[in-house]
Amino acid sequence: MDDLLNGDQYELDPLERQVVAVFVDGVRVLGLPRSIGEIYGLLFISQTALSLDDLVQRLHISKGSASQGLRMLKSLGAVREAESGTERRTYYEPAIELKRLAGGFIREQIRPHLESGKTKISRLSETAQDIDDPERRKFLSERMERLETWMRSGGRVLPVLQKLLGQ
Amino acid sequence: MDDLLNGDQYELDPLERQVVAVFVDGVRVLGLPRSIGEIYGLLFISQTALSLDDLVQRLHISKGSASQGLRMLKSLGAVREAESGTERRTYYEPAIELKRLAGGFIREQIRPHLESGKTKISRLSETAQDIDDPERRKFLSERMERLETWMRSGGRVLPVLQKLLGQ
DNA sequence: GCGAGAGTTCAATTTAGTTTGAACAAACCG
DNA sequence: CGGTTTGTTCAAACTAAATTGAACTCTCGC
Repeated sequence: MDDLLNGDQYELDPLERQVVAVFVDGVRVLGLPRSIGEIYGLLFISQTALSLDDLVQRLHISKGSASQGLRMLKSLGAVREAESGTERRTYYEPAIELKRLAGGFIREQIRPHLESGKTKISRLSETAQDIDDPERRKFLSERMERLETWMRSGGRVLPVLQKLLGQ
Repeated sequence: MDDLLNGDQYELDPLERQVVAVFVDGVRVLGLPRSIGEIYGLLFISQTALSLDDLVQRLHISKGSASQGLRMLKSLGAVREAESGTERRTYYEPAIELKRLAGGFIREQIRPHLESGKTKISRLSETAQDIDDPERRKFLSERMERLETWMRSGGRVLPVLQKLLGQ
């Protein structure tokens, strides 16, 4: 596992470990992979911006994971590249405004599902019109209408959510 | 796979299959297992209440899955037992009010995480007070305060969400 | 142009979480 | 009671998804 004689600067200290654990837990609720939580968590408690290599070494994850994790976090707007002056290597820092985080999550993870759901449902709705048995047809129409109402509610709620989180 | 000569009443027709697929997809977004989506989806488009055995036969899932799935759906308030008159076997029907569904999900899946998160964070917050380096301590205090603010926002948003979905 | 460093990609592996199914319990009934 | 039907439990098997790491590309400095 860990080096027997280390004392190097790379191990996480207990506090860092716990904070990372909180974020790992947090992102699991959102259905995101563990590594995302680890990376964001470490950036969140780091006073300085960190490079991909820092993440690899301190979290003991592979370069592949770190690269993919950072890509997703960037797409969520949860991390940004820091001004690295003359350095070639890029350093990352976390976005810590809840508004931004929630906005990114909604945009990237929720909206797309909501949209594709709407589409599938309206297709189904049409298909349901072609059912022969009138009673069955009526029932299905009602249910499809219900589904469409759900989707509309979802669409209406998201902006409110964003507004509430962005104070 | 399927029986070659079947024509029995148990296979899902194409419309049913598609509706089930929509729900399978829907619950995955929520981080719930596929079988939950299958079961709820089938109940949602069924005109009559269904028994555990109906679900097993029509969805080709095991009794174990059906039993566990129904348990979770009941705990979420997403299905209820139908009045089954003199029958021994119990039949299930879906709750279709979005308010109820969202409420159950929030109560069972979100609140517990939020609560445990709050607890862990306030413990961390205390630990952070004991850091020796004053600059580090200040930084950590700020970040912990930030986390606590997030949690408070979360707590404030949920009731609003429920209210918005319940009309 | 060449070598070294930084980062990406993706097939193979590992892991976490779901599903299965056989054994069990509980309720009913002759 | 003994048998049948209904539903639950849980260890083992399976599967989907995350992670790894080796091969690759790109860019920079010399």
